[in-house]
Amino acid sequence: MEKFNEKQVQILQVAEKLFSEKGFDGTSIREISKESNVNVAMVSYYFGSKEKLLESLIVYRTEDLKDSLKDISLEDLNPIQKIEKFIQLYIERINNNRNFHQILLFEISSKKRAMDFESFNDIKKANINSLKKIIIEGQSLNIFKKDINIHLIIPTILGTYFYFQMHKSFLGDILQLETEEKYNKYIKNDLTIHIQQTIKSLLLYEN
Amino acid sequence: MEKFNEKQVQILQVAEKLFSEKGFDGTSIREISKESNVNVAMVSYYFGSKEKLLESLIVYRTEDLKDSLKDISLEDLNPIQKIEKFIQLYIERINNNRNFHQILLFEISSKKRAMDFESFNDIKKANINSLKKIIIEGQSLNIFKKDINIHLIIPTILGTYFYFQMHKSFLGDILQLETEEKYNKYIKNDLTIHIQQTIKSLLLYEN
DNA sequence: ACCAATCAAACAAACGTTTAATTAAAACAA
DNA sequence: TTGTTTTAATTAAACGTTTGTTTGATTGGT
Repeated sequence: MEKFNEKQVQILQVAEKLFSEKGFDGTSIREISKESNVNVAMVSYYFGSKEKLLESLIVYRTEDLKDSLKDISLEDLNPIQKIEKFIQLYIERINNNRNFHQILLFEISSKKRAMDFESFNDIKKANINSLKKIIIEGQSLNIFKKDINIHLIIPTILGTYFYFQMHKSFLGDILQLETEEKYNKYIKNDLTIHIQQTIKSLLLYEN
Repeated sequence: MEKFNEKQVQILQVAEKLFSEKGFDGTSIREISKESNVNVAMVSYYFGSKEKLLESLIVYRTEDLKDSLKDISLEDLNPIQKIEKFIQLYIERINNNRNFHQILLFEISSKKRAMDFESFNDIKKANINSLKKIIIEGQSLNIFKKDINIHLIIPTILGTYFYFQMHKSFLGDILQLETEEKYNKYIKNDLTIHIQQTIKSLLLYEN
């Protein structure tokens, strides 16, 4: 589905970067147009308004994420392996779209604009269901504990990730992650393992 | 020790509320002055500029938080109880200043303004040290695991809390927390217990 | 009479958006 | 192919608001 042309995508990508760095209200259309080498009027011409540009960005990025996490529950893995894979894929995917999710996080908790996150909530609910299936399977095999509040599992998984991202400079400092590369490697390895370990500890009877 | 008079505090409190709801750039001085029943010029008169108002807010709130978490490591509790208390106090304190911490979270991860978070990083480091002491004690008693990355414990504790806060409407919906009171009770009880349980599972050999 | 507090008004700058003119591209007719 | 017409893309300039801030006059307590 090719909804946005080349120039539109160019604008959307620059807008995404600037919105994530400075916030929606902290970014001007003139900044966006300048950095994407386009006349100021083009944003209104293509998207109608600044707010509709943000809506278009959400549509644009939601297209990518629509196919929810591949249903791991059907794969030939034991529940522990499924949990590990679920977390790894989930973190990886959000990390690949970190700028967009940073914007979303702000907009979701903001009272400034009333945006529509319906399609996004659907994706989230699908992911919760995917996780729920895995946990129920593990419980029926007497591997996982019975008294699990599944709705607090995902806040722990994603919360740990987002907190880490948002305190990049502080944590990168005390963990001595001098380069961008080292930082990303840390997320892919150490942080992901930490989150997997945390959730497994919480679910398993013993470890 | 900077002192703020009655009117200044009034402005600071309104600013805090609005900044947390709409962001710094999404809030105008006229909104602040209107809601705090003072003339527009008073903000510049008292604080110098909008940005200095934010700096004053940080100073004002940091005064409260300066005395870091009461050193739990000295109390007559076993390491498990100390961890539980540490988490409970930490969450409680941040929850009591949730609006301010919401602002901080955005400013820390923003490239818009270069603010000074030195005094804040000091508080964070003091809290990390407090936690470190407890963990080391638990390890020396062979209750806690040895391979713990302490710098990822706090991201899990606070990340879970912040994620929960920022997805208030989504989670409040599926958890059926219709009123503000139910929501706050859930944080004080269920969420705090979940985080305690999570960290204990991670630290303990068995549970 | 002094000084801080308060106010309406004015200020320039920046904002999102629109206009109207121009250029480039595509479609069409010969 | 040609030249002509239509449509889309691009531009500089201007628009009306809102922004943060300053001014200068006025108040009110000491």
